Amino acid sequence: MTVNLRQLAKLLELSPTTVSRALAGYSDVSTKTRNRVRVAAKKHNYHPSPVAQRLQKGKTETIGIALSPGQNYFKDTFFLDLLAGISVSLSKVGYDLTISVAPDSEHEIDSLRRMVQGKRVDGMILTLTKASDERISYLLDQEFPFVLYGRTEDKRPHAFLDMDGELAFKEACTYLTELGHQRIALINGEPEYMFPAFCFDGYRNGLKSAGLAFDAELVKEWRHGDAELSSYQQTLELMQLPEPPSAIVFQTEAATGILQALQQLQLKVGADISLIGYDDLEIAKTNIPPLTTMRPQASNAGVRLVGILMKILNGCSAENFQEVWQAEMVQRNSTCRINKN
Amino acid sequence: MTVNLRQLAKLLELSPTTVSRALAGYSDVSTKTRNRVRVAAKKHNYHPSPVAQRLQKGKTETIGIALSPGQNYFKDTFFLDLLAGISVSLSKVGYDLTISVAPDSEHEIDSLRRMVQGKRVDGMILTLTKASDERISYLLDQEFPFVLYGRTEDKRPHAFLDMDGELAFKEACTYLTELGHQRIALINGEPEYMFPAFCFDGYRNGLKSAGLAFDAELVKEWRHGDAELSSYQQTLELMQLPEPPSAIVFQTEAATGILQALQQLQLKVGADISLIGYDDLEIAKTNIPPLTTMRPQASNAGVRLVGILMKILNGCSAENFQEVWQAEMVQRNSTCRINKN
DNA sequence: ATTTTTTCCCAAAACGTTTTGGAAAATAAT
DNA sequence: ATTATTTTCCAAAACGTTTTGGGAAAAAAT
Repeated sequence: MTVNLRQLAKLLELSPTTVSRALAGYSDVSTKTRNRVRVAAKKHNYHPSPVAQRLQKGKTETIGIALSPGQNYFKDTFFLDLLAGISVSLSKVGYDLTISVAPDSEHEIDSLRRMVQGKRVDGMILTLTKASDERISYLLDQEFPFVLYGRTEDKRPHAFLDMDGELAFKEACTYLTELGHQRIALINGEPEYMFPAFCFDGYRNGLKSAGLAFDAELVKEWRHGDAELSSYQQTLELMQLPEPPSAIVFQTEAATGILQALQQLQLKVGADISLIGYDDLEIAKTNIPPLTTMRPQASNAGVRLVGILMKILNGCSAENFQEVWQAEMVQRNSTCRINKN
Repeated sequence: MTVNLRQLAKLLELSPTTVSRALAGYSDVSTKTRNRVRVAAKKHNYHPSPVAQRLQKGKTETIGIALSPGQNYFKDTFFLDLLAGISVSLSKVGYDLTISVAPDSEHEIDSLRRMVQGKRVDGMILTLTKASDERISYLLDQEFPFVLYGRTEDKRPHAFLDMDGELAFKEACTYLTELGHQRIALINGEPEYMFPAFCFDGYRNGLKSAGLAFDAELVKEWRHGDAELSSYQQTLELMQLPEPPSAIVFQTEAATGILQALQQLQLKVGADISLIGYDDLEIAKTNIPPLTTMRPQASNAGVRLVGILMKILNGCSAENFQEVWQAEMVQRNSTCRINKN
């Protein structure tokens, strides 16, 4: 059924070379035959075999993402918006996206290795980066093209795009202090990951520049993949302190747990307690009251990641692409001036 | 750096043929040289190029999933568990998974065509099937191997694995009637999709076999991608009826909206109103009170889908694989005997 | 009427495997 | 010592492209 180059060439009484070059638009084939070839190609529904092209060109026109299911990547709808941005913009440049989910985090590096040394992909996108991340050092060692969504401590030149978590949490704290809040709690992710570490810094700086003392009692950390339950318990603990917080900042991922704890304690969000989440997930928009959040541009980021990776694959050097984007604050009804009793 | 077959053969002073066959474990190479080859392959870190293998074998050892972002696939954590099951079990058999997200649902068929006629994948997995689904008729026309997660109305032989939504909703209704409920509402997905249609049937049959009349007022449908907001409004509408329901059955995807509406109305879940959701999503477990649900086995289903597809790729005929799995009821605290006033 | 240039086309090699169809060498049977 | 059989290996073809390095014909310049 499907016709290949040789067969098409025979039909046209031309050489495969000429047909190939005609379709590729080279100028050394006359416009007349070029058109003839194009018409015939369309008529016979000819499409060059991607596999054969890959072998010949030495490029797979495929990029990869390696995931670990234990990390609950998929519960984070931000990541999924990101994935949509990546996939759509990849298909626009004719690339495929292959995703590999490692059975567990120990095998994460194996599945990366499989992609890289099997030359199954031309480049990789990595997310959920750690401060010290063996995947990143592996890719750097191999000089394999990649771009990070997030940052890492490895100082060798590499490309990344990250949100400014530090600034976001600083701004959130500043905003809250301007509303009069003095006791602001942080419910954070694991500091092993890069992003929560930045969030913590921002939180601390925000308090500091408002002249507030740092109180370790007001900082909680949940473990990855356990945001919901931990944050529920941690919120209860926070509110049982002798001097409970009047505001909480957190990653919106953990919102459900926090909201449930507050509900159980009969505390009114946006009145008794103020909340600011990072990531403008669905729940933030639909919760009653809707939550004030810091909003990153997820699918834009996906598009940009692909843009960066394409440039790197075209020979641009990776250290030219190190971008930190700002999240914008979306003010809704979960924040209010402090209620002086 | 990376050594290829020819180079490895030269190092061993053997022909590429022999090296290839040694590595593949053929018996027409002596155990002695087979071992010699294996040692050398390990030593020089030789891995056959997947691309070259694909060209030669005519198989890509890749399977594909085509998605449409507008459909909010990714908000459904069930689908994501499914994806994890698929990916992990695919990697066990050495296959890659490529996912393509179409820019919108009009282009869904294009991205499918791209995979199929480009021979980018050996088989496809389709989800979110419609009663009349052009993707499915395309694949059947092309005689391209695929397996559905879900069902469709096309009668031509094909493989599918689906959950028995009809039975699940029937059981849910039966259970509720046994608890004394007489007014049971259904908040459903769009009946254009196959699954909600089955759910509706089950709901209707469940009422019927309990001797309850069907009341169209008690059935609501939200649009795909809008579960949260619609179900919120629809719950409010339901409860404002002259005779409001004492129980609601629904897809857990819509739980957030329903719960918020009930909370706003100051109705106690598990006391004033009973809820049963289909899909045991995170929210069902962590909500207070935790929700009674019908639980399908997501990642098992993913594993099985891959198993089925592999058999089809090995020549088994697709009509042998038509499976409908039961969901199990998980009783928690969102259901109670009806409160007679 | 030559020579030079331009236009248009193509044969062959290459990408890295696997499979096919023997052939040589070693072993067994006569 | 032959012949038959088994063991072990390999050359060549094939998978479907693109690129390289010309070469013949046509057009332009002399």
